[in-house]
Amino acid sequence: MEKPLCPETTYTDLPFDVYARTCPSRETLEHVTGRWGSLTVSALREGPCRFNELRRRVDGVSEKMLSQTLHALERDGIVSRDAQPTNPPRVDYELTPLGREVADRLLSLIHFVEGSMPEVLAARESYDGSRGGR
Amino acid sequence: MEKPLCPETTYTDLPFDVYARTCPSRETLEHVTGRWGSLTVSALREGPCRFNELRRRVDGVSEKMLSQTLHALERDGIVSRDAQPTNPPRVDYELTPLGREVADRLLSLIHFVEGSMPEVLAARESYDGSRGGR
DNA sequence: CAGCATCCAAGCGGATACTG
DNA sequence: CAGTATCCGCTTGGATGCTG
Repeated sequence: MEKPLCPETTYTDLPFDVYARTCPSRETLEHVTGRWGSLTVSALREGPCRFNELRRRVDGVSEKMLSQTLHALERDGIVSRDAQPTNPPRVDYELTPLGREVADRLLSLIHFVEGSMPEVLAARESYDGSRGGR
Repeated sequence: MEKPLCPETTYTDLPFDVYARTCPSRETLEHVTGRWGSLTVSALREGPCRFNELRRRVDGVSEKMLSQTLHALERDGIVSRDAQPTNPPRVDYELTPLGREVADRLLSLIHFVEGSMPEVLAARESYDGSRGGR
């Protein structure tokens, strides 16, 4: 590792172009791995889904966050949006081919972590135990 | 997908046991994919590393955040800590076998996203272009 | 149904100062 | 060197109300 890893700038006030020259992939990575991003991408890996159905699949997400998450993912080319101008409106979201590849790698990580929970929980007990009440 | 995906509780005030029954892997996943977690795990995939060296490798991380991140990862059994009681103190951090497996899957995702940046950037231009200045 | 706009509490995360 | 403790601004993200 020659050059240091770099952080993203979601919380900084760097102009976007400065940031983009620095570490452009961080932002997309965060959209995907973020709190709601990972759940949304996972849910969409099951197939296309409408907005409110997605809200139900991604338990606990607020309208605002789901909307925000979907916009970010759509902008990054991970998710595509198909809006029918009917009444009532119907909008379907689905993963793009790129999104599907991202989802597969993400799910591989998620499933591995889920499968490792017994080890993780054991590690936690050991960690917490070896220092009384911390 | 039968049961809905569930969110974690880093930002909520649920008692831990309530959360644990709900979706225990979320927390660990966030430690790994989080802002500094992913960079820290990536850096450690290169080999063992001391605290301040890690700070340099993970560019932009504050002492507080690195410390916090390492504690969380250590508690989850992703990272191991080896402290020599010398003077000056020397502490080496390294990935556990579990951590290495997690890191490989995480890096697979990261590298894929990085390699896809041209497509992502193109998608962004297209998205931004199709709606004037947004 | 599918969203946007606004308000506001909570806690993330940086800066600083201090310890062993 | 390897951290911990404290302060505090700013972002995150939930709740509410409104639109087409």
